[in-house]
Amino acid sequence: MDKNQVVNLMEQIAVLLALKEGSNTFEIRAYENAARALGSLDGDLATLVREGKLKGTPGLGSTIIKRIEEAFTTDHIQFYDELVAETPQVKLDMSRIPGVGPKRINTIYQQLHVNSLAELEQACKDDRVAHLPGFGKKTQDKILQGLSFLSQHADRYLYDVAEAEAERIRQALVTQPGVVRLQVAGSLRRRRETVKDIDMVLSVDDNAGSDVRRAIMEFFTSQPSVKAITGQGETKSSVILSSGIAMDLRLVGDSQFPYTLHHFTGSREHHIPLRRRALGMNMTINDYGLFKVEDGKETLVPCKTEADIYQALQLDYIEPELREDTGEIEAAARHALPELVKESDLKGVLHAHSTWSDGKNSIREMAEACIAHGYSYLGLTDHSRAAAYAGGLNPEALKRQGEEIDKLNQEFGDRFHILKGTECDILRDGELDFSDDVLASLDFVVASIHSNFNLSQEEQTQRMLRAIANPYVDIIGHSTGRILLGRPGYPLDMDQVIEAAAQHGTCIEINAHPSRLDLDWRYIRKARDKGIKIPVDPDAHALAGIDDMRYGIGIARKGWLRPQDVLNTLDFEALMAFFHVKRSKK
DNA sequence: GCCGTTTTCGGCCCGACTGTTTTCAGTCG
Repeated sequence: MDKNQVVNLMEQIAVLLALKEGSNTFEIRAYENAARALGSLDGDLATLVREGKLKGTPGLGSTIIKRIEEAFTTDHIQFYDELVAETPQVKLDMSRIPGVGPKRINTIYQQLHVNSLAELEQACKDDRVAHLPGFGKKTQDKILQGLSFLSQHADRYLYDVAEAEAERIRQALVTQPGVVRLQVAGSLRRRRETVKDIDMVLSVDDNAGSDVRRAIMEFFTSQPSVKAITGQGETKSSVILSSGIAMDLRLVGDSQFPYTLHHFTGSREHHIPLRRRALGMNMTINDYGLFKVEDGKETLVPCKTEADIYQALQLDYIEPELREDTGEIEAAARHALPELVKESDLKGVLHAHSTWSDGKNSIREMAEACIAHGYSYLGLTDHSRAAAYAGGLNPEALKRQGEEIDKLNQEFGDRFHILKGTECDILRDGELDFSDDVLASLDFVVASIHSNFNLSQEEQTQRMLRAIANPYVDIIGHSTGRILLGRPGYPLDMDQVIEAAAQHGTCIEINAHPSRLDLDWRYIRKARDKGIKIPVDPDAHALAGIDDMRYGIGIARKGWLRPQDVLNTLDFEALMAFFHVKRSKK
């Protein structure tokens, strides 16, 4: 069993414990903490166990270390198996209903003996749920609503979908009289690849009256994209938007804005150690303020911005993307946070398609769109012949494409450069779809897996390692092949992949398509720390695809990347030199 | 279940909202 599988088991144990009657909430938290602590340790599980690295890691005590070692040696955790055996599936299903937590799940299960969500729905319709202790008509209706919502939507949304919805609402709200500050918060602000809901924080003048606040909330809940109102008050309103995403708007006086924004930006995992730090400095944080505690009395520490809050805690400002409790607080205390890459640092585009394969636009159109975006080069990478479904090119077609590129380059002169490239299929055995001499005729090569997703992890990893070791492969495309909310990636030992890429000087891209965002940000920092250059690539199949670069930048920032870590922040000459150096090592 | 430069026991981040009650439990972020 590898580390990720154990991390997964720890998370599962936390969920199962929460559904067990009479379990200790702090025990649940202990397993959640352990999952994150283990996940952020470097190295594979065998090494960690062998070298005794687990002991002394904060969050891993003697019991949990025993369980991790048990998983390593016997390939299962008996405690987990027992929990699974005693937890009815319907309890797990119910935990996905909004507003229904462990306590209510247990009440429903004990008293109504339902065995499926369908039976729960029937119980609601029979008016049996409303008569349970602590329940009522409204709770029952809410459960019914939740069940219907669950059946219609997966419970998460892609970043770009949520961002577009949020932006529409933001632009409307910002025009309203009385609005002082307005900002997206939550996981959307932290640029998570998928989000569950949208949080927004709005401030009005501290002296603004009830009428102003009510008018803003009224305006919000009457927006055309609001499909249903699930709550409306002067400080908080909740709605369901037309796409199905839930959205909360919080309204505060402007002096409270930074504290509230910070609170609702999260993450919960970031806040826990931050609050512990505050307590250690005789301060306490909540969504209304940062308070100095002296002789049992609380005095507000005045902050105009989030940066002031961090400063009061003797920390450098922590960008929202980094607030995931992966070491950002310690780094902020040491003044060691990275200066994060920005979209404006990007000099060019490195993975794009044209009508030569499955793109919608010609090379010229793609190039001109890049120029319009302010980029100075385009690395064109149409598919190779094995990708027949995508109109992949054979060596002959690739040569003719090169001639067209030569002509365009002559026309553009120094103003813009098109690189000859390919997105070459990695075949089943790890061999590339083009021979070395064909690859050598190109400026650079992206290699990707597009077939045989169902190999074993061992086979898939070996296949990838072989491609990484090919001296003509400059960049691995969408390395895990995942489609967010669509399909998981093929099984791959990413630690080995990163190790090999570092050894061979092969880049691993961040595929910026909002359905991919692959490499995952959780691995990016590891890759960076091994010295791997990471291009942010749009994998554009049409002009509009070039805009996706900004999603990739969001993920790059989440992965702690600085401008110098991102390959396509290099200018054209430096980029060509980089590719040249790699090949000359052959 | 984890943790400790006051502690090896008794804490563990904190407050709002909702719906249920009539002072509070459950859920959420």
